[in-house]
Amino acid sequence: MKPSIPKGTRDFLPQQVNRRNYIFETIRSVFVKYGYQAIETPVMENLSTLTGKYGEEGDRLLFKVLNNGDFLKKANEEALQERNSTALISSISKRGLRYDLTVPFARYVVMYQNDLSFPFKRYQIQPVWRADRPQKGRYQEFYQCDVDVVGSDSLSYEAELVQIYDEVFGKLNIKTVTRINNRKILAGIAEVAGIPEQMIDMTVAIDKLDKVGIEGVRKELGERGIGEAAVAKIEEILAIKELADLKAALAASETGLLGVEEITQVFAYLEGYEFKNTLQFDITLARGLNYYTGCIFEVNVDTAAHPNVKMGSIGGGGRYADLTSVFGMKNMPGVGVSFGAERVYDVLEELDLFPAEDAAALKVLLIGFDEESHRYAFRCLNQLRAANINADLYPDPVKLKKQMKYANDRNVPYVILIGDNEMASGELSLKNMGNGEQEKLSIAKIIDALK
RNA sequence: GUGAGUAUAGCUCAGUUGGUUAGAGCGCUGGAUUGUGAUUCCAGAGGUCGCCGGUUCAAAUCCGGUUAUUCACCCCA
Repeated sequence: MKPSIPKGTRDFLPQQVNRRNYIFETIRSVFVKYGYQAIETPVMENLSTLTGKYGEEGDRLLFKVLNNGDFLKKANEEALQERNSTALISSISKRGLRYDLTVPFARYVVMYQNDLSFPFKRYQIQPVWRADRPQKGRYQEFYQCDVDVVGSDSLSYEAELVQIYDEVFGKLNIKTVTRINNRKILAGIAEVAGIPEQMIDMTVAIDKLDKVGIEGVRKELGERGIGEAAVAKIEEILAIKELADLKAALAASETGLLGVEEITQVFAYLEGYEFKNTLQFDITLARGLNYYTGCIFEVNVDTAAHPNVKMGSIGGGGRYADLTSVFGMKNMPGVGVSFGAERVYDVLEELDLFPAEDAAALKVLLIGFDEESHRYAFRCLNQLRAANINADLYPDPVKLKKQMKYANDRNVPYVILIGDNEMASGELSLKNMGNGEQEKLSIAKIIDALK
């Protein structure tokens, strides 16, 4: 059979794993520094935990796990006869693959509320699955790196998360622009434009501003049933750049003013912080997820510094006033952000910013010429490993050329060649694969040299 | 869910208006070189041209269907 993997999934070569670990480690180290703790949740959740949390579109993209056993026996007869998949699902599937890390986290907080101290600061780096059509930079299996704090509505956390973004991308040497907005400001705009019920439609439309331009947004607003007068008002407010001007424009909306105040406070916390990257207020930032209620964030590669990089957002997040109430726990505000590790990988590759392969790789390969020297080499191997040197032995004393080629393919910096002469004298041939130089040294001296 | 492209050797791809035995580069195996890799030279192995059907004297090539995959839209990281 022809080997293959499911669509939207990927295998990783050793070098790719090293590079992905570099990204994860960089992110993790910053999370830990800011006082966040790791948690993990299962790849499968009960389907009831997941359904209805991501909207109609999200339900469609959920991977469902078929029940074990004779699942059709217990299937809903009516739905089965009518070939109604949607109605059938609950009777043949009770589990699904997690779609993101936030909803499982909400469930987790409710289940372990008595064991957690609030504010609870957690990070989580695990894969999630979506049955989306794959395309460039989008997969059906991908990692999310989430960092959230629940149990406090302090705006100092918004400021802290902005700093985490700044620090991580600073360490990765990617120049970024973090944009910040506030859902309350967007609600205020909808109020002032006289369409408070259509705020979601409005935000979905204006979220596309940088992609389709003001013309496209105007069109989409119209298509979503928003009247001309309201569209004109929305456009007028979107043109505002300064918070002070916005305050005046939203004077009629209590919610809108609150949003402006929140943003102002976040900036106040950040006064004096030395940014490595750019932070800017962007009134057009909307973000699709409906559960955000306060500040929202999105990070993009700074196209001024990296003009050739074409990539969507590489991070995003925001505040939610109430995520756990669907699981029966009220008054649990939170705020969190996520890093798009897969996209960060593509950006680092595009910019050639991955560090050189680290010393964790194989340091020396031993080569024996015949059966006897192969056994001798095996004993030398043990000494090297005992001295904590990453060492390996070619498994058979085959033709030297073949063994050398393997060493070359493995990118080993040194090889040790062992034949009759070496065994007689105890002086092994240590060859530097970089410059081809070779010298005879005792195993003790080799260990000193390679340490 | 909607639309477009692609499918030929292990990998990346050529393949003319349809015409004898389908090619290249890389990789692999052996040799030049029986104690030395990455460079060079020589030789060799390796293909049901995604699958099914149709048109034709003749199909990798044209047509229909199907599967896989890529890209874009919707949505999203």
